[in-house]
Amino acid sequence: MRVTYRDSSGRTLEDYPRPSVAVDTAVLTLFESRLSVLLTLTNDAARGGGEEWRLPGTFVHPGETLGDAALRSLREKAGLDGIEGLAPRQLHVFDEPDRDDRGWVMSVAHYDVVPADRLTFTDRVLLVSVGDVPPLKYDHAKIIAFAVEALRAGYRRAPDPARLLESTFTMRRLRHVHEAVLGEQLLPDTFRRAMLPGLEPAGEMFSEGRGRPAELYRRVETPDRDGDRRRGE
Amino acid sequence: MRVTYRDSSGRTLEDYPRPSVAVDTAVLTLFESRLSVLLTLTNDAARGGGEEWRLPGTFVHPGETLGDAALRSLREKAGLDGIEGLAPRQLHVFDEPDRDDRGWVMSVAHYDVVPADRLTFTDRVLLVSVGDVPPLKYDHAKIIAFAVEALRAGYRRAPDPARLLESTFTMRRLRHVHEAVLGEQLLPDTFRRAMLPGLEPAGEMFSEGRGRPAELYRRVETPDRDGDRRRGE
DNA sequence: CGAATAGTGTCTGTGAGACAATATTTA
DNA sequence: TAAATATTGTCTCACAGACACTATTCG
Repeated sequence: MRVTYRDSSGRTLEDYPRPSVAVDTAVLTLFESRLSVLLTLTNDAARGGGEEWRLPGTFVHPGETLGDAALRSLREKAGLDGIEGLAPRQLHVFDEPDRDDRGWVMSVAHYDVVPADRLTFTDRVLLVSVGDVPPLKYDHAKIIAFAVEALRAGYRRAPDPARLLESTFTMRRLRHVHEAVLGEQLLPDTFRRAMLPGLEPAGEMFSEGRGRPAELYRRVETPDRDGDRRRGE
Repeated sequence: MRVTYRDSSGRTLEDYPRPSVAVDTAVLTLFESRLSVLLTLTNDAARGGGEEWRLPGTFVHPGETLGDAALRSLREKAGLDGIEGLAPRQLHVFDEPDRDDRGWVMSVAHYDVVPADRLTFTDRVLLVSVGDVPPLKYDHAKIIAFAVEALRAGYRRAPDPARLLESTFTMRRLRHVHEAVLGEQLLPDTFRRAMLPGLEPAGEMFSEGRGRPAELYRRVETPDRDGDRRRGE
């Protein structure tokens, strides 16, 4: 039998003031060769204010982890239904007591990465290049900056850590993905030599239009250094 | 006049279940040339259970930031009164719904670094080498591992980012601090050349016992890369 | 063949690691 | 002078950047 906890004053945890805890998630993807982020329309805007955009978010429910809540918000607010491999990662807790005029609300910022072809678009969802983000509610512009920096750190060290590509790919495709994520051009030969230690040949060739066919590669599985450090549990 | 927020169902934020939010802080220091962490005795132990240690922590109060709460817990639980320069940094939110048997409690892990000579010891406080931590409550062993890794990352890149040393110091003292933090020996000449770009000569010499006197150095202020990335606001 | 793409050879500069030499002080 | 510590010289190795060359395919 479970007994309700009481502290030395005989009070339970619920007798003390508690904040509301929200999660907000920057979903990054490649769209038209640009690193882009998914935004949703605020409810406020639906109620008559001007158009206002934000990251998908929600309040955490009892029995749910922050990651669960982030996934739920992506399903409910951003139409990311049935997408496998989503695993939102924590970035930072925004905790200024007066950051939300509805009351005491903390937000745990997350980010995740998903190939654009798995997204479905509605009129309440917008994909914009991270270099061209409109004014957003709350600290959401800051969250995007954190997410982009975390993602880029991974792509500077290893081939496609967020798995934007299929299981096999040519060096050219891999380079194009890295160029889009990093927002800069890369030298083919230098890039090749930097990435080879994290790749293994798939044993097949791939030809696309003119030119010599390219070898197909596969990521060498490195449970570590996968984008960025895993934070256990 | 401030109006209480009500959502589309006419409910306020307080009408929904909310978690208790705690902070727990790993205070790291150098003690007897070892990277050490400060532990406190649990209240449970005071009530008769066996001795049990934990990181200092507390619940967040209204109107307070997480950093404020962490500082308060260090004052109240660990006797770190009137220590300047404390600025706990967020590490991770531990959010498993059943991690605390008192109820729904999230913990935002923090860490901070402080020179050992500013600590005062009581019989409810213990300083142990991070390689020799006893079993702890909750996820606190994991928090220490995160904190140590974050600190070491800083010390691999820059001279004494946590400012364990006074404003000026010799290369030898700096190296000893880095060796203690990293837990490994460093070659004097290689270390010197790695750190010089982040230092400037203070213009004075320092002599200690035999041997040629050493130049005193000062950290070059680099608001960036200061231990680890600052997370705005 | 010429254009286009894939992949390799190789030169150069930079920097870490390591060892040795020089410099300056005290016992 | 010998020992101890500080500082610099320099050799080697590895690797990133850059450019040029070879290889393979299509039109």
